[in-house]
Amino acid sequence: MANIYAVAKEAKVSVATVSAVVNGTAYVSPQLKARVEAAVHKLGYQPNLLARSLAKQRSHMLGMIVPDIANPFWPEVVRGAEDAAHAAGYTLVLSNTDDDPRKEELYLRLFLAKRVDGILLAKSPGRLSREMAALLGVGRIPLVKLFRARNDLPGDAVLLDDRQAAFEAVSHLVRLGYRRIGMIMGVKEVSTGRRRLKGYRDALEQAGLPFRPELCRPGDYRVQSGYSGGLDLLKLKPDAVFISNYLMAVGFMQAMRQYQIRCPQDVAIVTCDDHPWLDSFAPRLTTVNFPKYTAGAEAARVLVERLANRGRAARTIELRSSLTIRDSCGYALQQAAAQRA
Amino acid sequence: MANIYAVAKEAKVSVATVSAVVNGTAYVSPQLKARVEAAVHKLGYQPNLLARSLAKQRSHMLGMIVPDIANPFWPEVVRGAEDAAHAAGYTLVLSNTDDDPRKEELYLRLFLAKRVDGILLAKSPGRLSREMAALLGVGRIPLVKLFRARNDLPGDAVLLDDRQAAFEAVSHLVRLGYRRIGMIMGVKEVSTGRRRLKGYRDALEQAGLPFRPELCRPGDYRVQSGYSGGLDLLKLKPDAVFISNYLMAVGFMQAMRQYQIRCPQDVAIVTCDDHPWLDSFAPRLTTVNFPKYTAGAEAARVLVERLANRGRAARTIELRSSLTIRDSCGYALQQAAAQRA
DNA sequence: CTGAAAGCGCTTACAG
DNA sequence: CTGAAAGCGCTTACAG
Repeated sequence: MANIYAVAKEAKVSVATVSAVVNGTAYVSPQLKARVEAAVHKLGYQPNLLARSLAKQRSHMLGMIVPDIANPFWPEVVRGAEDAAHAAGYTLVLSNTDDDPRKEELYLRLFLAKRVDGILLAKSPGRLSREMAALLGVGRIPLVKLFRARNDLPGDAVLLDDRQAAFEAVSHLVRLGYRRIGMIMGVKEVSTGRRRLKGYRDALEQAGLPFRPELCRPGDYRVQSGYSGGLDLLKLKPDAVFISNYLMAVGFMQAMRQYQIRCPQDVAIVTCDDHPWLDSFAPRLTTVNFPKYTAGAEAARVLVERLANRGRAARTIELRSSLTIRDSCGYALQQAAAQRA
Repeated sequence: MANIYAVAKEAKVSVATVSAVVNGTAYVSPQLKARVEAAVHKLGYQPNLLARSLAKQRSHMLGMIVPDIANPFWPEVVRGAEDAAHAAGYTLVLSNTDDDPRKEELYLRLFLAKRVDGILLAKSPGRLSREMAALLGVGRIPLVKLFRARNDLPGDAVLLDDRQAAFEAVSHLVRLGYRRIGMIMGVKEVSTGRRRLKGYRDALEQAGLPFRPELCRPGDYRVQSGYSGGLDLLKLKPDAVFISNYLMAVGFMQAMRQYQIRCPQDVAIVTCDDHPWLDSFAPRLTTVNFPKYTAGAEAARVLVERLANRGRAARTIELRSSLTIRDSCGYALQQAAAQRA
């Protein structure tokens, strides 16, 4: 592929002039400009971004770390981040950690080696190794925390209103008259999981309901944990359950199916994460709807702004969720009953 | 961040020696090696991959183009590709085209400028511009076609058995006794769409059933087209429908809901794409299950092999689908009826 | 076995 | 306004 020297030769100018017209970075007389443009076109010249990055010491790449793109929570987040990144002239490089700190470490190291300009991090459980923390600090590479906040990680953050979301979900169940409300928890080692648990407890407390630890089952945001948690929890006869994400709800439904327990007639459910297809299948899930696309886009924007202005104080943005009421909470059922009465 | 010169200075050797030990590319005496390693550790040296790529003329990046990562068909494909790419020492850069040829052109150009070593392409409708075709040809940059094949695009391909998949799905419906079978088609300008339509027609023909064009509604793999197609199609009273992907099935279900038509009692459905959550919600969808993760991984592997061996003749790999029978096709219903009889 | 030096393809002060 | 040259951080023949 033609390089800048070939273009300069063809146009009979210096490479500085070619660079100036290609980047519009300095005035070039119309005649020279025309000659350069003709040469660029003739040779099909595409500036080598690798070389440019090396020279400018900016790669215009952003690294993004998520647990698993195949978990349907993440694609929209990633899409939002990608659109915003591209709009700002950045390319996004994605990695999946499966919430494994070793993979995370590996990919962070790779990002550093590739000299990404900044990082979007949905942190896996646990703290960074001292070494990685030092590397990140030394390079002064901006990092924005995505959903999963940590006090030991400095910098900007865009979060969900996890506590509030869980609080509203559970309060909704309380309002519908359920008294024995269980929970399939999120990853406890991570802020989203802890905050959702807090919301659950706060809602119970406000309703004057006791907190029963045995009704709270651990989960890891995957199908299997929702299933096994459901198998255990359902034996304890809850009348409603709040589930921390969609995939665990899927597993929980498998458990209900196995026990031949109906939703919402026997056990009501409210879930986190909304999806376009939830309206089309029964039971139609009542959910707490997080603005996923917006969150990803916002995170990328915050990172890009940070790149432009390193001095500014760190920001934390918290995005609001909204309750989408459908059938699985039993609301429609109660309405129908009221109607008949 | 420390560079190779700083390390060389610290270890009192030349940069060639540092390079040799960092890359294990030549024998270095134990003493020098130890000194270099100590210096690397002390300075926290991370080789700059940008510079390495420039020097070696290989970026170790793979570009991947998909329509939309937020369409649940793609995340698993991407995850497969990413895992395989990383395993082979490559980094994947992803772009979403929304099946818009202009975005596709834009991103391809970006990939070329970034000097990716190869491209995984789920082609948007239509042919490449002459210019892009020339660029791709000139750079001799390997490209593997993902699912969407085109004769005017040379190179390796990994495909789904679209025709066979559709054939089996529709034959299954025929076997269950349906005679007025409709279809929500995929994107016709793309091979997957055409091949699935072919499978549908072949199945009808083999069953001696007439092909009725009015029962085939266009679709674009998005929810909305399944919905509006469903609204139209259902007026024609089909007894069963084959739908080309999951998102359109979601839209189709919305249309059924609106008309208060039940599935499978009134209209049976078989769909393309399986998902982990389909077991948990009603109607439980009977689907043609494509090996998505494997397909992505396979495509990345084919591309990496091509990079290692440019001479070899182009390969086309076709992956087999399998029918997953659940409730939406009415099979269970018929079984129950037979039981009673 | 080890090092000096050229080259990868850009950008950018600095002269003129 | 334009160009010669150094620099970004690597790799890799080529001497010795």
